[in-house]
Amino acid sequence: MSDPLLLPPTTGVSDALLEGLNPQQREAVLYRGQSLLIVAGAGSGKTSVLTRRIAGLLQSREAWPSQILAITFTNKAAAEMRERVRGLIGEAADGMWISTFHSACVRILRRQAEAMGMKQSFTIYDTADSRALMKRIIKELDADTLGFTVGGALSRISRLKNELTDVEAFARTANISDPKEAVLLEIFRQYTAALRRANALDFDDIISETVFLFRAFPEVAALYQKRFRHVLVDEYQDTNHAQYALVRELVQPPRFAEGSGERPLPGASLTVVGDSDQSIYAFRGADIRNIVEFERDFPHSKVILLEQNYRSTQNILDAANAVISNNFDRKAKNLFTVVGSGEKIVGYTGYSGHDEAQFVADEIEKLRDAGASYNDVAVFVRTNSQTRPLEEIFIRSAIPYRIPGGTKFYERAEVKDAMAYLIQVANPDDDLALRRIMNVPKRGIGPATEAAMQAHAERLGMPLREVLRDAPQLGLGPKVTTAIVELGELLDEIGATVATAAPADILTALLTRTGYHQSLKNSGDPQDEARAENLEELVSQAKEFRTANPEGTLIDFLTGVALFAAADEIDDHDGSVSIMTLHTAKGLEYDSVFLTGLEEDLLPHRMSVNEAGGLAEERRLFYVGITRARKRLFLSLAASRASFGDVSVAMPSRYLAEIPGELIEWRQSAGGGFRGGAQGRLRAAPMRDSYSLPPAPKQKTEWTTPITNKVRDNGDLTLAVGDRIRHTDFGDGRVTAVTGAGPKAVAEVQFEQAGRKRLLIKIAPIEKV
DNA sequence: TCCGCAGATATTTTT
DNA sequence: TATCTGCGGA
Repeated sequence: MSDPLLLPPTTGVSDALLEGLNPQQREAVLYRGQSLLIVAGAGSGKTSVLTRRIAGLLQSREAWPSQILAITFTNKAAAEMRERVRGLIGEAADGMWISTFHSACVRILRRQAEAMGMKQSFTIYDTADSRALMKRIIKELDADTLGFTVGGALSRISRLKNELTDVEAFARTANISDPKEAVLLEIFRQYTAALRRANALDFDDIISETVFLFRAFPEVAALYQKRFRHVLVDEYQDTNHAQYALVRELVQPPRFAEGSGERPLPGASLTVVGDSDQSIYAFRGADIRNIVEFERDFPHSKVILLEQNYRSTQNILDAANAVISNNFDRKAKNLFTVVGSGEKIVGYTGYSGHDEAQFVADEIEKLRDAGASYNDVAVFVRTNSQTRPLEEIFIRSAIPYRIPGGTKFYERAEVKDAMAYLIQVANPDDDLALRRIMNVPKRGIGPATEAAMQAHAERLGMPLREVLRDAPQLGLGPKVTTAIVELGELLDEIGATVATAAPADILTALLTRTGYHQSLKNSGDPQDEARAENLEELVSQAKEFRTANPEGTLIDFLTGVALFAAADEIDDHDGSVSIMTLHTAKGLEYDSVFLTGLEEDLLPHRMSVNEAGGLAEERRLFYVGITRARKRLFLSLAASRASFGDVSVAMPSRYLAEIPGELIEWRQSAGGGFRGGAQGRLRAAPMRDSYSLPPAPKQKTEWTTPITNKVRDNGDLTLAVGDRIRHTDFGDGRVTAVTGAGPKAVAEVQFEQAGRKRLLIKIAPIEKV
C-alpha cells in the first residue's frame, strides 16, 4: 500500500463537499473500503451522494479522473453526473468514464474488436433489426409450426445471453430429445451466426461479449482492472446477471504476466447504489438478488441506508410506504420526511380514457393558473398506447407536451432506411441493412432478384454487398442488372470517404445520389412530404452530432443513435408537460405527477398477472410512480377504456385499495362511475371518501363521440373576445381572451357548463354561433 | 415488379 | 386500431 493513490483519505475532502449532508449521506461520501452498498430509498439524495463521493475521490487525490468508472442508467444521467462533478471540483473531472453499461462496453469492444474476432466497425442491432433477422430464420426453419414466434424466440435467446449462456453452452445443456428445444438451439445457432457474418451485435451481446472477452483474454481484462480503481454503479437493483458478472470481472485484482515485474494491485473499490423496491426491469433480466445478496457476494462490504426523503410530502410518502409494504420478503425500509404532510392526493375516475385525459388537462391548467410551469408537471402511463387520448386532449387544450420515446424518431421507416444506408456504408458485411435499402427508392429489385442474389452470396460465402459487383453474372434482366451495379458503385464510392467525412455529409450524399429524398418530395403524398422532412431532420441531427463531437466518426454517430434511450431526450426546460411510461420515469422527479390508467389489466398489466413475481413488480412500478412526485399527486382511472377498436369495462386497480383512504380526496369516485355490481373488486376505489358523486351519465352519443385521428382544421377561423362559440364536447361558451397568432392562436373560453378552457382555435372542434 | 385490396393479427415495460 | 400478409390483376 505504498502507492500514494491508494492511501486512506486524509483531510483531502473539503467541508464544502459535505455541506448539507445528513450523517448517513456523509458517511456514504467518505467511507473508504473495498465494497460499499448504499441502499438509497426514493428521493434520499443518492445522486448528490454519488457525485460528491466521486468529487471527493478526485479532490483528495485518491484517484485520477481516468481511474473512475461510473455506470448510470441513462446517457442523460451520465451527462448530468459529469456536469455535477465538474461543477463541484472544476476541470479535474475530465477523463472519467461516466456512462451506461452499454456505452462503456461498446467503447471497450471497439478497442478490442480484433481480439474478439470482429471488425472495429461492427454495428449494433436494435430490437427491430433483431426481429427482422429472427423473422427470416423462423420462416426458413418453419419453426412457427412448432409454435415459435419472433418475440418468443428472441426473448428466450435474450434470457440465455443475459445468463451468459452462449450457443455452445446451451447445446451442452439443452434437452435435444425435446423437438422444441432442438429447434430453439438451431434458431439460436443461426441467429448467432447471422450476427457474426453481419459483423453486428445485439443489445444483449454488448454486455455478454464484453464478459466473454475479459474471461478469454485476462491480459485485456487486466488493462481495465488496472485502469479503473473505483467502480461505481447506480440503479444496481436493475442489473442483470451479465452486468453483475461484468462488474465482478472489473473489480478483480488484475492478473499480471509472469515476470512482468509489475507490482500486484488489489481489485478496484466498488460502490453500488440502489433500492430493491424500485426494481422494475425483471422482464429484461434484471435480478433483484444482485442487490439483496450484495453482502454475500462481496464479503466485508459496508452497507449504508439512506432513509430520509428530501423530495416528497408526507402524504405522498405515506401512500408510497403503504403500497410497497404489501410486497412481502422485502427488507423493511422507513422513508420519512420533515417537510410536512402537504396536500392530499387527488383521485378521479373518468368515464373513458378521454374523460380521464380531460381531467388531467383541466388540472394542469389549474396548476398553471396557480403559477406552475408546464415543466414541473409529468403524466405517467403504464403502456405507450395510453398516450393517445392524452395527446388528443392536450392538443385541443393547447397544452404543450412531449412524449420522450413516444413515436420514436429513429424507428420511423424512412429514418431507418436512411440509417440502413449509413450502416451499409460503414459496415458492408451487414446484409440486413443492404436488404432493407436495396429497393428503396424503387429500383425494380424485387423479391425474386433478391433471392437470386442471396443464393449467389451463399454459394460463394460472401456478403450480399459483394454480389452487387457480380450482378452481371447472375443472368438477370439488363435493367435490373444496371440498377444493381450502380447501387454497388455508389455505395463503394461513398464508402471510401467514411474514415474522414462528416456523418452529415455522408448522409446527404447518400440521400441525394440515390434520389431517395427527392422521390419522397416529389410524390405528392402529404405523408411522403413529412417523411422527406424527417430525413432532413436526421441530417441536421448528424450535423449537431458533429458539432458536439468534432472528432466523431460515422461509426460513433451510429453507435450514439443505437444506444439513444427515451429518457435521454427529456428536456427539463422546454416549457412542456412530459408524458411518459412509468419505466421511463424512473430516476426523475416532478412537482406534480399524474398517474393515469390505474385499472386492473393495465396496472397490474394483464400480461404480468400470471408471471412469477409479476404482481410484486407491478406494485413496485406503482411505487416508483408515486415517489416521483414532490408536492402533488393525482391518481386517475377510467371506467371504460378503448382498446383495439372496441371498448371494454375497466375495474379499479387493486393497488388503489392499498392507499389509506384518508390520504385521497376523490373528486369523482368509482361510486357512480361504474355501473353494475358495486361489490367485490369495485371496493378498490374507495367510495367512503367520495367528495362528490359524478354527474349522471351523459347522453351516450355525447361521450362516445369518436375523437378522430385526423386533425380537424378550422381554416383561418378567427375569434375575438366576446364571440360566442359552440364546442362539440363542452357546449356553448364565450371567448374571454385570445393569445398567440396564426395557427397557434389560443382562445380562452368560458363555457356555460364546462367552465373555463383554453383551446387551439385552428383545430378545436368549435364553431361560431 | 408493382399496386391495391381484403382479411388476419397482434395486444407491456426497454438498453 | 393500425400494421402486416397474401393474393390477383396490370
